[in-house]
Amino acid sequence: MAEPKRYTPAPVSPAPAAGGIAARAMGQRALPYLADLNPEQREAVETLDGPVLVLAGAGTGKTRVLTTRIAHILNLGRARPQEILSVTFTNKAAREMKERVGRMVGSVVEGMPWMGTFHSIGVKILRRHAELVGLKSDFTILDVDDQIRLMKQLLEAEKLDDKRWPARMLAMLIDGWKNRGLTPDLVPAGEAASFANGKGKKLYAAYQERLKTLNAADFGDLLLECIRLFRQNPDVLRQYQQRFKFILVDEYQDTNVAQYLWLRLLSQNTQVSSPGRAEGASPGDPDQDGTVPAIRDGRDKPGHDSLVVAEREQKNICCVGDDDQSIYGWRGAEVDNILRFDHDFPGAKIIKLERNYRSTGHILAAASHLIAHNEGRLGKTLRTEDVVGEKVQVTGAWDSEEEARSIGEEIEQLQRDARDEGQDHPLDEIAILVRASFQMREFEDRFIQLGLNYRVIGGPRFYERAEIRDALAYLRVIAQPADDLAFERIVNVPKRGLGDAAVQMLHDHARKQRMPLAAAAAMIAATDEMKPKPRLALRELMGNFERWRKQKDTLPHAELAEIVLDESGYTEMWQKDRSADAAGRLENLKELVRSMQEFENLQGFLEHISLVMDVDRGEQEQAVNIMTLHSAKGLEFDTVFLPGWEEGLFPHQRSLDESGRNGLEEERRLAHVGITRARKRARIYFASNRRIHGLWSTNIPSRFLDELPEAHVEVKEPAGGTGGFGMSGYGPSRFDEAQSFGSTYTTPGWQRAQSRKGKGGFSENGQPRYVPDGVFDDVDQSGPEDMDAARGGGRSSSPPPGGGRSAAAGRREGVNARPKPVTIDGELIAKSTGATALFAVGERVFHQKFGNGNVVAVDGNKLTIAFDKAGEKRVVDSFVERV
DNA sequence: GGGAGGTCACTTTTT
DNA sequence: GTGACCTCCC
Repeated sequence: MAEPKRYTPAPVSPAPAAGGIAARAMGQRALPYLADLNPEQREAVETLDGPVLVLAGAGTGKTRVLTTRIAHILNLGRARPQEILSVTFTNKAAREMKERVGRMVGSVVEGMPWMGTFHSIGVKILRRHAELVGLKSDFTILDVDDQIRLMKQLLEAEKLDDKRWPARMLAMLIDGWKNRGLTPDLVPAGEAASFANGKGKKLYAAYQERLKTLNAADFGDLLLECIRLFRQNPDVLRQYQQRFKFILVDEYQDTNVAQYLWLRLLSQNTQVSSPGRAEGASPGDPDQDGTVPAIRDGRDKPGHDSLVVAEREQKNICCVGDDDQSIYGWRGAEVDNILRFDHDFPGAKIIKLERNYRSTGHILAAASHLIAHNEGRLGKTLRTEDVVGEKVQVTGAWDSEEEARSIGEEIEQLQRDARDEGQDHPLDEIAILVRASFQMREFEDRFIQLGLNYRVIGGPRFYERAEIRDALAYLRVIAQPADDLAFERIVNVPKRGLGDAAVQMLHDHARKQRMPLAAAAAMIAATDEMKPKPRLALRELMGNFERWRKQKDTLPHAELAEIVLDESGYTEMWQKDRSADAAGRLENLKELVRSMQEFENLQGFLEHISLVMDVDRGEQEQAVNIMTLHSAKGLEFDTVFLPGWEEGLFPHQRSLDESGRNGLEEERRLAHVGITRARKRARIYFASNRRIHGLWSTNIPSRFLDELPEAHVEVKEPAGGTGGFGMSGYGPSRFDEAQSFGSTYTTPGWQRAQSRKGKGGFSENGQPRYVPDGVFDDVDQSGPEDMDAARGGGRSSSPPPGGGRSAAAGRREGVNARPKPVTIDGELIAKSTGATALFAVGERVFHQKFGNGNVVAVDGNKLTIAFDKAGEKRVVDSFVERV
């Protein structure tokens, strides 16, 4: 890496360091971009020195502040483009930032290599110093799928029952540790014990070791290994600290501990001291020596205060975020990071942006009142100068179908109204934000019926589709012959007769010879170890790979991809497939090849996709947006529909069960995010009955509805029209009856919803049999027991009392006990070309399958042996032993 | 080795 | 209701 060179301060053309100050002195008056900012925004842009936290509520111009700040820094000459580190979470945000900065400063933005996601910047740093953390600079980045497969292998090696200790669980555990900045040696003993009787830590260490052999890193490593690199190499860290004159962080409330540590390392000025004391001589520092007692996470909680040495010069770090929009706690985000920013970065200036430029008065008021119910927050009060606008509507529907139906009608109504006024309510400006993705289907069904255009945002991502992953695996094997995971994925896809047994043989051999699977496969293919059928198949495959690898250098990579898909039989496999989605998959493959053309080479393409798991497919047509609340963060729409506000679904039961009050508060923040997406109209729905996992369940309205301020809310009847089956479709008597045994439901929400409606459409325990066409089958409702009986053939039911699942787990054990114990022979250092011959011509040997024989020829690791019974065969030396 | 049938679980999601 | 995954049997 030619990195050091690039550190030499090259003379900057227009504004060298001194000129920057001059420019600042005179620049104050005529900076047009500052004029458009409100005073708080302006302060956030102009406070360049020292740590700054910008608490930016929803719609207060957060991105604007960030981008203007960058432009300002550049304009004043306070730093050169390559001296600004600007991190975001998503690629989308990074792209957007680049675009907006570009609009302000022009092509200068192209000279900002350190603008990107945490992960992309992490990789960039890691590739430059890969050797220092035990990787090669061309390491592969594994995704979740690869991770899990790798862990499966490790669990198998440990002979752990994968039913009891699923790889998925281990992956989550390790991921969690990595999020918290914990390397294997730092994992607290207590936690490590929780998995597989204390093997958790060992497995984590083994996993890391495997990654190194595979020359691979997972997403967590991109940051964690960076941290390790910095801690163990203060000189490297110092290079970066000196380089980054300004650090900007977007969505700070979403950072996890690892990201926090990473930022803190970079944002300090370290004196070069003894190695291993990267962060200076602070006693409580959890360094690689791991001497800190009671570490709960990689963050140095114990000695935290002593760590932040006041004298130490603090970098110019500016974090922008909103504690009220922290909704990713479940994947490791630490709201704490933002809540104690001034603690972590002493002397920090905190600037609140509270002027909202997005929503009308009622909407903002509703959102603000709701979020005020949270205790763990820094507290902001959003205000707007916009009109009061429409009140937030709350509508109760009988069931989720009615909910979808009335939302569909309201959308049509909105469009009619707009048309009457000679305007247009673009479908793009309408969003339906759901808590859980299963809710989406009902809307899709309904909109298809109505012929209403919609798009689902955030469905299965392009690169996660099986066919794409398969295709990529082929390309990975070509580009990276050591990529075992990719090889394993496609060795028998399409089916070519290389099943478990064959793969097992390859594995054994690879392990014995300490070589990548593909190399082992090539070797075995050249021998007679396998039965003729798989042998031929393997030979063909390996021959193909050899050829493709040669073509890699001569053909454009997109063309190569086409050839590979064709010649491997992969395309054919889907062409023959009769399932409904086969055509779509072929279409996706075409799209993949097309998208490859945008990249310079195969390497570049593979790098891109491992980091950027999305593909921009320009959609022109207007459509209603359906997405989860989570994926709506950062977006805004004129009209927002928020269905499914019921206890159990929103707030989600699981969130409450698992994280208690914190869980509830995060759900509430999610609700707040939902409402604040709306510019002009926010419409909330709840359905009394909803089918979840195939069973009907009856729900009470969400407690969040009670937390909305009455003055800003209007309670509505569901839009009628179709079939006249609204809230009034059944008489009060039935409601009373239901109520009589729904006595446990006395929550405020329930009561209020009831009184407001006068004739609420929900029976709590009543379990009416509901037949889809809107007719009630008024069955006996004498009690739950009878209900269960009545349920028999009916479609409506509640979960069986006892939980009903008879778990017959544990009946299986001992997964594939392999026949021969694998002895890893220390001397067997067969490198890929393996020149060390272990046998000599004439030696008498024994082979499991072919019996005894004499070596007649030696060719590296391959032996030709004249077997007494089986005749002359070519075999690999590790399969035979001397007699 | 591969297809057919049974069992289980099932919030949110980026990189 | 449904998809993913596992097991069994040919």
